Amino acid sequence: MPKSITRTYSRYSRDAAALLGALIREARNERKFTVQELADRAGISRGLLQRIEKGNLKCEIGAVFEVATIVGVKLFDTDESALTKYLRQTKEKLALLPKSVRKKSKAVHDDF
Amino acid sequence: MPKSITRTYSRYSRDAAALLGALIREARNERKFTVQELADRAGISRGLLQRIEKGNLKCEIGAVFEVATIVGVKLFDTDESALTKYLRQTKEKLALLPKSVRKKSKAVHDDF
DNA sequence: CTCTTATGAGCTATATGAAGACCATTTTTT
DNA sequence: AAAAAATGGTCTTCATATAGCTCATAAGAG
Repeated sequence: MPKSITRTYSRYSRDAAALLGALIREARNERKFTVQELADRAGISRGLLQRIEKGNLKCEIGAVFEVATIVGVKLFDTDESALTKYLRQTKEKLALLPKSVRKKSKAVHDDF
Repeated sequence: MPKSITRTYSRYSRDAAALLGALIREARNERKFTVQELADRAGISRGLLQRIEKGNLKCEIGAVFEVATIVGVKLFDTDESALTKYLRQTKEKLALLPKSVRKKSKAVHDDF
């Protein structure tokens, strides 16, 4: 990323990532996987998995989701079929909405 | 990412990211935010937000969580207090577990 | 219709996330 | 006790995700 961006994260985001990491670690221990084994299964490095388990926010979401999936940590509290179904519904719903958000151009002042 | 890693993602991971992106877009439209506005609030670029909404798996999880938080998409279907509470419990639980996973050294072969 | 603006896609430069080493510590096995 | 394995750091190298533009299209407002 150019221009050296220093990101700030909300407490909620940090907690969510920390929780997800803790759940992954818990599930990994329950399944008797070592860090190395799980990393291998997920196709990532050991170091990355350790960062994920610590709740590091600067990891790619695909790696995190993949690890979570392997050890059985459910995202969205739904199983796969329900997830797919809900995904389709959501996309259909979006297709019906206006394609772009348009601000009331003049003097509506819904900022109060 | 050195050595040109080509990651493969499970269907569940792809669906989860796609759903999260769709939920974000839906919430953004409901709150009448333009892509640019939400990106500015989250401190990310417009292009990154567009990729997040499309469910791109190669975004950093911090950016995705931050955007989700801003528009009110709840991760883990719990509110902030419940999240924090559960996080503490999970960490306490982990502290009680063995610090390392140890394979039965000989011929257990629970790999199947 | 015209005008305005949001969106989507493509491009480049660069900051940085990830891999793959290494080593120290901790934990479990023998 | 020793040995072996898992974990958790640090460091360097490098592929790439990101920011920050463009431009084209789409779509709402007047």
